[in-house]
Amino acid sequence: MATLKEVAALAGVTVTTVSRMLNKPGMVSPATVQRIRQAMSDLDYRPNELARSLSKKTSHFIGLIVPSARNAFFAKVIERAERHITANGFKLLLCVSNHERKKEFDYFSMLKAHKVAGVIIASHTQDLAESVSFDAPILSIDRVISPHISAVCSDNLNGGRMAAEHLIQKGCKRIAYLSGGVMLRGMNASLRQQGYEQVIREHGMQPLVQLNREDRFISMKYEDIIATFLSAHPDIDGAVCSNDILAAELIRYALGNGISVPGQLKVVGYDDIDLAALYSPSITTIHQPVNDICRFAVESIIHFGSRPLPSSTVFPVRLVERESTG
Amino acid sequence: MATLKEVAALAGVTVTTVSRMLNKPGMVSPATVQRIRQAMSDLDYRPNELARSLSKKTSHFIGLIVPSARNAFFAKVIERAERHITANGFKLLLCVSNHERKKEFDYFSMLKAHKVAGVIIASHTQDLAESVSFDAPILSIDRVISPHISAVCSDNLNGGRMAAEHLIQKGCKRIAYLSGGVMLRGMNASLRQQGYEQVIREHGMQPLVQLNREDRFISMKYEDIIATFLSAHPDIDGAVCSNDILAAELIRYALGNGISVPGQLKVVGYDDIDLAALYSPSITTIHQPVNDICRFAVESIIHFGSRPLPSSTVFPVRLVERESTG
DNA sequence: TTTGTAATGTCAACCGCTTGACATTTGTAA
DNA sequence: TTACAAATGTCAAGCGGTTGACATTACAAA
Repeated sequence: MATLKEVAALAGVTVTTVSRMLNKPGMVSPATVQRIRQAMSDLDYRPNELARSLSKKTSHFIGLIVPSARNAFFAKVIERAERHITANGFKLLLCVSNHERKKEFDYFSMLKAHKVAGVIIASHTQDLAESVSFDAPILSIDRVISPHISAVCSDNLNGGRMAAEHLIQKGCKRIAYLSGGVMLRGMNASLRQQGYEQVIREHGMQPLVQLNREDRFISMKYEDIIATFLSAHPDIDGAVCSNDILAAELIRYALGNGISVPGQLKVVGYDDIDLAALYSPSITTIHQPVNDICRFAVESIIHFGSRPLPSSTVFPVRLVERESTG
Repeated sequence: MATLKEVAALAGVTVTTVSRMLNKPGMVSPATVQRIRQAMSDLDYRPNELARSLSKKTSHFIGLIVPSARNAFFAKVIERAERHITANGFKLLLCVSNHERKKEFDYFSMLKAHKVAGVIIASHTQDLAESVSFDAPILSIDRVISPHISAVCSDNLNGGRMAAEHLIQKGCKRIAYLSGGVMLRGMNASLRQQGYEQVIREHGMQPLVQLNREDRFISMKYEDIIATFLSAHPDIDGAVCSNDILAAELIRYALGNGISVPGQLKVVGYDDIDLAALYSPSITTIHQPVNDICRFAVESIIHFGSRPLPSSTVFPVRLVERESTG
């Protein structure tokens, strides 16, 4: 591959001029720019990004750490983050932590070694913040992991409220809250639960909560818990689930056991992943503004330095009504 | 961040020695290695990967180009690829092309500028091969895009055959094939169709195929096509779908229109994405060996140079029987 | 003509690490 | 002792671009 030097030689200018054209817009005359452009295309030149980054001491990489790439919610996060990263001329370095703390640390170290412009973390390690020194900005999405790390989330409290209110409005008398994993979602998902509890209490009812120790991202893992829970509480006619997969599992279990949905049991999911619309019956859910969250996180990193990082940013959610609460 | 030089100074050796320790295992005495290790950890040192790659003229990046990150099949590809890439000390540079040819080209150019060790492409541009010059290996997964590009696929012909055979064995008399997009899957998905047709003909039946111009990755997009097709062919009692989402849509439509599944209509999907097990009824499908494919692709890149690249590699598929054909 | 300014050129150091060539030191086997 | 090998050191160029400091050139305005 051609180098800057060769381009300069072919265009009859010096490397300095070529470099200036690349880095200081407006400093080089249009005529010269034209000549250099020609030389570049003749040689099929692309600046070596490694050299460039080395020299500038910062790359155009943005690291994204997610616990899973396969889970639909995070897949959406990846999709959106990639879109905004690329749209701004940056590149995505994807890291899948699988919830392993060690992996998260290793990824951080790796990202540091690559002089990334910033990192977006959608994984959960609480103590990461304290132990990692990083000159680049770190953004946490969907959960608050440290007072020192800027968080960008959706309005979980309200999401929980909306879900519960919707079920009440639909006539449910006994509404449960099923969570797919307290540990994982950390402080934020518990806000959803709080929202649910607030509303239930405001209507003079008793909250009924079933928490699972850890999130089981992939399908078919909640079945046993659901079975136990439903048989212990046969009077439930409404359920708020902390994610859509859990909701789907619940519906699946109900249908398989002679409980009609939404007839006897109405279900609200959370996240609004593609599955929610596709399921039969389609699932009413709380739509997370993944796109807004990702755009904000990416742009915060890109404009870091000229703009301060807010310690936390919250985007609104909305309820999408579908068949499961019809 | 500390540099090699500082580490060397602290350890009382020269940069050459430190570099040797890093790059030529066994060349430095254990005692010295120990001293250097100590210095490194004292300084919290991590070699600057950019400098390293620049010097070596190759990075440890592997580019992965997928059309979508959100589609469950590709999400699985991403997950598996990432796993094998990281397990080997490489890093994933994720590129989402959204089926846009220009983006694919741009990504290639970008990857080249980063001196990636290789690229795995799960996207479809046929002419990419001819127009891109690349010194690093390129692996195409799940489709053959050029005789010059090594392809690693699953046994699509057999997959199509197995699906059709399964339905016949279950007693279906009129079996259709629904495809989610000819263009996209290219030569390989049409192999699935061929497999289906072979089996149908071998049993003295007539193939009935419904193709869609383009893949609609995200849910809820096939509905109109399905409606038209099913009402034009009310006698269908079995369907082979070219992907699980299409299968889910079909089931959803059938259930919503008084057609029982699997009672009146048996459905086989393709890919075995998580959704297949989660759906109600769960979906019988052809399991794609995504893990094997990804592992092979990644290792081919990593060992490129010492091992030749096969022009094509095919892994077997298997049928996973679930409720939709019960 | 003088002067100012925009456009380039010249030179060279620097980013942090790698590596080849060759010299030196030290321990060990002959 | 001698000699060889292993372990390090020394030196310096190179990877490809960036950038600051200054010098030069050319053209336009005063």
